Amino acid sequence: MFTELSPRAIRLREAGHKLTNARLTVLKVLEESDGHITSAEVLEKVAQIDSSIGRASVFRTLDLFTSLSIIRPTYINSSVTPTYVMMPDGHHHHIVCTNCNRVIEFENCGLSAITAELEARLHVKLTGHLLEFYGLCDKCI
Amino acid sequence: MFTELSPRAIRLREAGHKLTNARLTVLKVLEESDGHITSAEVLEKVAQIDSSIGRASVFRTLDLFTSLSIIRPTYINSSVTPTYVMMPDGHHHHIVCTNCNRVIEFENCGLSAITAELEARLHVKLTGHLLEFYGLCDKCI
DNA sequence: TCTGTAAATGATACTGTGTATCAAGTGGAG
DNA sequence: CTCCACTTGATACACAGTATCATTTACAGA
Repeated sequence: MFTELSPRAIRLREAGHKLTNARLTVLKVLEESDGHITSAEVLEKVAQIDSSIGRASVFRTLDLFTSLSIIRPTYINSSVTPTYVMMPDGHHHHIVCTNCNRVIEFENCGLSAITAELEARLHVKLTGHLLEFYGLCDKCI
Repeated sequence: MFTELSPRAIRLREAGHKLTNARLTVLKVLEESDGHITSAEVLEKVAQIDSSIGRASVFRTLDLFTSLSIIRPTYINSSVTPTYVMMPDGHHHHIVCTNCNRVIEFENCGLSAITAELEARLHVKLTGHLLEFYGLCDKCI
């Protein structure tokens, strides 16, 4: 049913997880999103593709992807419902306007040096990071 | 009832918000926490100090503090219930172990250069940031 | 290709976090 | 001291996310 596997699907299998229809569908929805998507939106789009996939499996899959650093839940505006961001190459960076909640993405975080320093000093193995800046966007300044 | 005002309380008043008993109590609980606290823990500790403070006010206050960048909600382990981190001087950094969910804090993020660069290039005004690393801690490696 | 089995699923009912509402209360400017 | 917009507490509610478990399925090994 899925003719080709995305690199993330292969990564999933190599981590010892089965490539089920539910997981591949959630992955497809995430990859086709703009990179910022709520669980409600994932549920809705998954149901459009295959209504037989249950709620629980979608949430289980989001948790699994989070533990694999494929996505990361974060807060954009309200206290409820996280927004999931894709972590291409294990990292993600954006600016959140604290007035209008607009999200501005950017590249080049320049964190590779500090990553290496932390790994050496704290004896940890870092696989990804999320960097969020807060402030006022150009329209709210 | 509160003999002295913390710098954050003064910041709150200067932003045009009233210094009510509910807000000062939530602030006190947050400042006495280790910097990582869930909404359930805030509710519990607030109730211990003053059981007349309502649930809704606690959540309203957490939202208010978030909009002021005094705290920032983030997800440590599950999809439910964010953990609130204090943002001293407007920033916070930690490492989350994706296996055991332990949180390791560290200083010196070295982000002042990129902050200035982003402000100049994108015409934004940045007031704070949250940097999360994900990976395996020394015990799970 | 077939089979066995542990992993994963879908359905359902449930838990509990966070919210809407609104009458009553209060901080703080003047 | 007074006034009033802001804030509160109580209550009932909505609904996101979870526990449970019988059923199904991916895929390793034969």
